[in-house]
Amino acid sequence: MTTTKRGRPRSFDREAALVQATLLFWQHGYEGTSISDLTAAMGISPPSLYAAFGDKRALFTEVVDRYGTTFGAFMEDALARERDPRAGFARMLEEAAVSYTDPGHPAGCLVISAATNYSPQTADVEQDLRARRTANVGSFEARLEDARARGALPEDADTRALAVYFAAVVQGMSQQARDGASTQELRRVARLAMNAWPEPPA
Amino acid sequence: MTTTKRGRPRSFDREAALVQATLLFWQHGYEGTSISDLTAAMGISPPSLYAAFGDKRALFTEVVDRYGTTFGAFMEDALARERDPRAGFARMLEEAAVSYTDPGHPAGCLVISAATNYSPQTADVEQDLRARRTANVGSFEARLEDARARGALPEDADTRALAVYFAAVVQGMSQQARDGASTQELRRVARLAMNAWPEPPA
DNA sequence: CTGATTTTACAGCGATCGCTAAAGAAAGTG
DNA sequence: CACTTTCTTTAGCGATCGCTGTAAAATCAG
Repeated sequence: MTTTKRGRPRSFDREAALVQATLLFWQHGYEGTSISDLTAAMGISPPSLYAAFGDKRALFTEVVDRYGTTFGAFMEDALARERDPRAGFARMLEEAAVSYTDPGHPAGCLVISAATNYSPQTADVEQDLRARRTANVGSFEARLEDARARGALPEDADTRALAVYFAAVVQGMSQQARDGASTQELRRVARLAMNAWPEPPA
Repeated sequence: MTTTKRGRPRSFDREAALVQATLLFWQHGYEGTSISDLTAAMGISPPSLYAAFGDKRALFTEVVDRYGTTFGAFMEDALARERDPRAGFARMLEEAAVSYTDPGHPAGCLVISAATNYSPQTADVEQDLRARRTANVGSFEARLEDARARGALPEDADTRALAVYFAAVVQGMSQQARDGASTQELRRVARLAMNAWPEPPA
């Protein structure tokens, strides 16, 4: 069943096509990327796209999911791999500065910028990305709560405010990157941002 | 010439129509707002809109210009009216927290969020708002340079990095507001953000 | 009043949107 | 070979996009 290969084989590389779709959505957003743009970049015709990926919405979801496990994976990785919570957030911001300005792909973060302007009929796409960002804030807060429980943050530290703050800084860095900020500028922003981290309870 | 009033008078309030257009563009962005949406909210027909405002692009420009002198005026006001530069930036962030979550209008900042996803044919609109944001960063930097010259910042303060940092924080706060953050949360973010301000040269 | 001027509502332009029916082309199966 | 399955291309669907031609309606000047 799973490996039966009957019928005419697909004549294009599905993964390569997905990468092209990712680059387009990343740069121009969901509504700013048309099926015509996608098929041109993928080198296929509309029916092939629909047969391989469903519809535009399903393709976008697949793109975003793949983005989270590749380009966007540095976030949770940085928080998880650094033992010291403060070092984890610092590393996350540093890596954001590098990733958001990588000339190998569009600037900024796809999840942050790909669906900010929603017309009524694409409100669900906007809501999807919003949920991912909200989950990210929650992830920050959980990590900060964990840090406090382990004594890496003062007992009275405002973990909720810190979580929203770090999310805002990351989103702001993404926007700045799209507006043309350099890697160096964003690295310095990342270091400035870490001044908000409270002193440990001594 | 200027006050000649010949012909049929306009049957709608141009200012009120402009406010309606502002609210729509603010919430749904440039591309997410159609002429049909606009005429419905304004209570007029397409020819009336085109006669009064030119085309969609001109209407949007007028909306953004008006936004800058009303809703968005708190930024330069805060920097200009506080004598102490640090107090000026702190006040700007505090007022952003309030304005971006004001239930009387859409969340966040129109200049920041109304044209982030640009399809090729609207790249000029995107570029227009981008220029306004870049000018804002430059304004921050000028104010910081002024602060350093007057001894309110250390001689070795990185004014460029601070300017990009504050711009990123403001943009992040706008995004967080659109994602549902509360006024209180953003106020606490504003206070945390001020920790990046360098100590005065003693 | 008549005539000139401007705005109005109605209808629809060409272009593009996301998407798909139809039929031919390329593979495996017998 | 014939048959089934799947992908391909061609062509175009209905809907919406920004925008406008046309003519009636409403005000002015004389």
